[in-house]
Amino acid sequence: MKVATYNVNGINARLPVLLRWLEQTAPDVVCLQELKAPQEKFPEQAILDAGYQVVWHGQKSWNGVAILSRTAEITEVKRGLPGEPEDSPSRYIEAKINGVLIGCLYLPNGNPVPGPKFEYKLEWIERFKVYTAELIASGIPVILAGDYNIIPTELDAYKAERWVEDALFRPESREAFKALTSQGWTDAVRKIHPEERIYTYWDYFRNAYGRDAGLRIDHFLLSPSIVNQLAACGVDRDVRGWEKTSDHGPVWIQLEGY
DNA sequence: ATGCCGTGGAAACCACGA
Repeated sequence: MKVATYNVNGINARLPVLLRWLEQTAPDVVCLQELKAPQEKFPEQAILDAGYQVVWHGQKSWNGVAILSRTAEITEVKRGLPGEPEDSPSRYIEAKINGVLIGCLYLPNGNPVPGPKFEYKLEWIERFKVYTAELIASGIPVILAGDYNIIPTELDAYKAERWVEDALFRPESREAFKALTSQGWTDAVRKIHPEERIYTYWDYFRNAYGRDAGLRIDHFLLSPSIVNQLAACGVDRDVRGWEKTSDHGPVWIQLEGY
């Protein structure tokens, strides 16, 4: 089973690129973030026509997450994190596919620091950590995929020294990512490529993609009950070079035995 | 070192992203 995550930066603006990538790479499961579309403006028919079942959690203007499944039936489990108010931004959706629980998240950016947005990021992370501890304790196979808006280490940023005051690289954010791995989650890309420079995001500005001035902020965390099935991973970075593309590239993992 | 670009939505600019 091949599982991908892709921050599309606007599902409707990105539809041609998304459909082309789906056709070329045919992932079995896809987690999408930053739909930037209300529930009723999600391009459901185009996704169905591409051969995918889909569940989504939309929102007017901002945020929004979706999970697509090509081969296996998809069953939505929840939308939003436990303990979140009903009208919270659409940043989490979860579904069961092929016996695996797939959590798709869009963690708050948190800039500028300090300020209410950074406070919100830290609050969101705390709620997330309480829930991820429950997931680990449950013992079921879980994949938490999405845009974490966290640069885990200096290896994950072009010129990390420029990011020390940024919400993506602040000690609180990095420690939160460490705390998740301490719970038992495994950073899939780092398990396979412990020391490589791998980026998943390149700014639209300053020819960042051309200079490979990127960040690694889109991640897969795997529960102990599925981590041994991890066989391969990668970033479809050529997609970042396409016309009318997102500032993120799709990231994927391959799991054996599913 | 910086929203210089991209998107959506409202309004002919602004909020937001990372």
